[in-house]
Amino acid sequence: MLKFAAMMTATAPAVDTPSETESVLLQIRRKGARATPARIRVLLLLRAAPAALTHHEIEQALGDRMLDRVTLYRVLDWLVVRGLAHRSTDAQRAFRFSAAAAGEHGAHTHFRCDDCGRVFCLDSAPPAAPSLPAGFSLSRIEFDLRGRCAECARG
Amino acid sequence: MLKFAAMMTATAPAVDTPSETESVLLQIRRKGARATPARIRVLLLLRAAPAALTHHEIEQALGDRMLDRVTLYRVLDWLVVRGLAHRSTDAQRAFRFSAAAAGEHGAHTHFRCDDCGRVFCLDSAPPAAPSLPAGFSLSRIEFDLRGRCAECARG
DNA sequence: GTGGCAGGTGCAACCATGTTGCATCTGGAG
DNA sequence: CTCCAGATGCAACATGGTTGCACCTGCCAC
Repeated sequence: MLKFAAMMTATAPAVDTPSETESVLLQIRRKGARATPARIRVLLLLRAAPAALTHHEIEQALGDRMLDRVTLYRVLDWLVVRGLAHRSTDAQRAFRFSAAAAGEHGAHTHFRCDDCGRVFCLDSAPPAAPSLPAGFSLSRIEFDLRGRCAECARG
Repeated sequence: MLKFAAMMTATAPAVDTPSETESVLLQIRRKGARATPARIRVLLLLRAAPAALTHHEIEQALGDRMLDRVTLYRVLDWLVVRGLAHRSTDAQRAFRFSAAAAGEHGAHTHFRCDDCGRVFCLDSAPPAAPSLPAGFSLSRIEFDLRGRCAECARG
């Protein structure tokens, strides 16, 4: 599959404009935590990414000056716990991370490519939930479309 | 979480009535493969299960006379490839397996319990897909509801 | 500014889940 | 009953994620 570095330069050449960095820094501080380079860089990456990324893709994208594997996991965990990022599992049973939208979307429509495994967030809202068996309580809805993304279909 | 052995006795005391066994045996033979005890036992289990099971839960349910770990993986793979079972990944990034319905459902509504991780197949059909970005092709739709199952909500 | 320390980072070892290679065994066709 | 393609079991490996612990550093108080 396409390296994320390539995706980034193709779709978002300026990842850390001052305003973006500042916004991210504030977002982190507001959670009452230290704004470390690791958190800032990772969150900037996620916000600039066109799709949910795996741990590995993030490592790639950080290039040189790579974070420790474990630190990256911990940063991602932290982001998820604080609600700044979302985590889901892909078909290859690996976690994928994406930045949480400012407003936040309780429900979600995704497209997952069966070929490259990437996950794309679609705009359209999923439909209302059907009725559940007795005793079940609903907290979230996920609407997943599967198939091939434009890139893999072309190749 | 609830052990599958308990689930089974609670909900389906007679797992392998002659007719069920025969039906399963036929299903396997029709795929042009050998009807081995491993395949028969696993498929019977899946058909009797009220929810999608992990590899581990299936091992538990087989109790004594347990299959080799690898054999179980291979049996499950085989069932999936032949279309007799479905495979999905749960929130704990493990695979879950369920018997394919006789008629087969191309699209699917699931309920996943955030507590115990179990997956329940709901009857209601998911809604139609929204429009996709250019170049994307759709092969399957998954409608996932998250929350707590009746059992975990009660506990 | 600068000191101190809660909180963040890096390293090494570990765990869970799934896969591969290969020798041995067996269902079922003939 | 015999035979062998196909199924099984074992051991080793791969991948993705987690834990424990010593060391480092933002950032607040001063």
